Amino acid sequence: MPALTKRHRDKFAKQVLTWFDEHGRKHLPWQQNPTPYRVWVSEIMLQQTQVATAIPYFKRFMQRFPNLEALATAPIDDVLAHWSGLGYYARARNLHRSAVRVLDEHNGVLPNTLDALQDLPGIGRSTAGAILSLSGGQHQAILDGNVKRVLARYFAVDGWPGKKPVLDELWDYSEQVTPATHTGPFNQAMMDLGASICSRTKPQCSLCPLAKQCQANLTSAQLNYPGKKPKKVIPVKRTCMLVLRNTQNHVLLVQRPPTGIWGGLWSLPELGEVELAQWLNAACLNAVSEATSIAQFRHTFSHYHLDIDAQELSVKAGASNLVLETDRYVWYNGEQLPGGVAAPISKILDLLAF
DNA sequence: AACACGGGGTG
DNA sequence: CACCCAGTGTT
Repeated sequence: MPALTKRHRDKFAKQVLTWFDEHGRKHLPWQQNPTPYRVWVSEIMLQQTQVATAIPYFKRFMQRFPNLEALATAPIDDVLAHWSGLGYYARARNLHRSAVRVLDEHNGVLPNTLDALQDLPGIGRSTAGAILSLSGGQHQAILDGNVKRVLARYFAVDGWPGKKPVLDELWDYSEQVTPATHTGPFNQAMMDLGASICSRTKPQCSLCPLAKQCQANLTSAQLNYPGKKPKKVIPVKRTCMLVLRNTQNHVLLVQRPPTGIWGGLWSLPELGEVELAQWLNAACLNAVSEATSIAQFRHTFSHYHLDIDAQELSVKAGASNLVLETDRYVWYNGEQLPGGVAAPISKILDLLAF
């Protein structure tokens, strides 16, 4: 892998830092009082989420869980409730698990080494580097999607970063250009640059401090970098979700298993392979109205489409209680949700009157 | 409808 | 290591 001269590395950092002084973002919520805990939570939220989306979530999260101990001692349902709508709920479960471990194993203080941080679930190399550099100014490189794009273009790194050799090369460049001083602002600047100027489809190279040395810009090949992920056709699945109303007009919610899709979140009961009548019978419920379809829409995951048909009907409890574990079921009154809900469920619940 | 995003888990 | 998994917003 090419080694850059010290002069080149210094120039790169200086150009980025000068740009940051004038144009970088310095008023994001987690940049005010950037403690390791706050930076950690923000980095996890930002892992698959744009800054604008994450901001209101971050504010609510910090109100409810102002420090690591508050997070570690909170029930997971509470944490998931504050994550509802953000997606990738494993992030919230890992955040909570990590907080418990830090309280347990590190006296409630986040470790300040790359290795110890990476040992915690949900924290990889880039997130660990971000926490240490943004909160404490440690000399640590990062490589999130924005930085990957900037570096892949600047150095004309071919290939999809999902491939190990490509990723290794990008990490090597990131380490080379990351300065030992002002590391936090530099890393923030690289992310800002990638998010704003060096955007995926409409890079504004005329505004970029690195344009004159950027290999992609110099050859007008910006859109060739970074290399694209090989695409696959994804299957379509379908499901029927039930909006079951009891005599008080409350709606039955069920809690999903802790892992897999929407793990630990509250959802509507789904008709699997069985008929409605059979399903109701198994749950000891009697239909007292016809089922009416109240919504049909497609929800897309990374690996399949889910066509959802929501059917509403009124029911009366039969002789015995629900056959399934009672604490995984709740009749929802339209006010306080029992925990987290995924976006499509929230969408259906929003249609209902209570 | 296609695409992007960081990390965990599995074989 | 290579591959699959996971949710939502943007384009």
